[in-house]
Amino acid sequence: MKDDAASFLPLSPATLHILLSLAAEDLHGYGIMQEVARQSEGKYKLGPGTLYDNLQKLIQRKFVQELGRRPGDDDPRRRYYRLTSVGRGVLAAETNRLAGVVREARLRLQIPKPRRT
Amino acid sequence: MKDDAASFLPLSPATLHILLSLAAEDLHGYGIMQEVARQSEGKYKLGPGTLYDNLQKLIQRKFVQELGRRPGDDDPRRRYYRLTSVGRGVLAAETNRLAGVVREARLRLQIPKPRRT
DNA sequence: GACAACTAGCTCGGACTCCGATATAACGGT
DNA sequence: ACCGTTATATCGGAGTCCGAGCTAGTTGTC
Repeated sequence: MKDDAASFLPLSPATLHILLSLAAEDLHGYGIMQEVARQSEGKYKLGPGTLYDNLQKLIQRKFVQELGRRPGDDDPRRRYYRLTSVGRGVLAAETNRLAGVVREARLRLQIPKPRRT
Repeated sequence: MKDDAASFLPLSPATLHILLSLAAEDLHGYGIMQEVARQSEGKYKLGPGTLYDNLQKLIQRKFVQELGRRPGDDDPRRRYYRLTSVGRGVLAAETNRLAGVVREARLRLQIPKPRRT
């Protein structure tokens, strides 16, 4: 019954990018926004509404855990978030699913079947 | 003032799958539902609400054109849809974007950076 | 010290999207 | 004639997106 990672797919673009930004390192909310913007070369920006809606949902589903204040950090406002192993599994499953979609799309865009007019 | 394909990205999973199903061949609404289910091995099913909401939006944006009744078809109820060249461009742009996301995700899931505890 | 710009967290409400239940009806097989 | 499937379409509740706006700490400059 551990295979329910697939039941949460597909992920919305916002959810996917948040999980992806946390895959490399723990980040605080503002850092997630910056990282998502950086990853997409500034083309896709998360607003705070989208971010906190999603974070709440992700914490509830145990894909992400809140770490709170991190010792050795000089800014006391920062609250850090970390991807759980469940979240990692969901991200991996979604990555595989998307790889299939990309493969399929490339096939179809390159070699379109003849069509009737 | 060119309508830039990139400004519509990212696509929602539903929109992406509809465009993808139409990339290979013209389909009618019900056929799109079946094709999306087939592509995802039954894991992702479109309801009629999602389908027609999206179709309406896609036609409005000129990503898809309605063909109506197709001559030589025996079922008069069927109304066919076709991907336009604009839609093809959007799908190609989204495919490239997703390929980058997949690449990034694979890197980060395999080689996670060390983290502070 | 005063000030501005930036960093950081968070809420709110309107707009938008998802999605199944439901309606209607033509089709194919028995 | 009947039933299951194919097919289009609408509706409304639930859920999601997303920027405006708020508060406040940090950093740099004059």
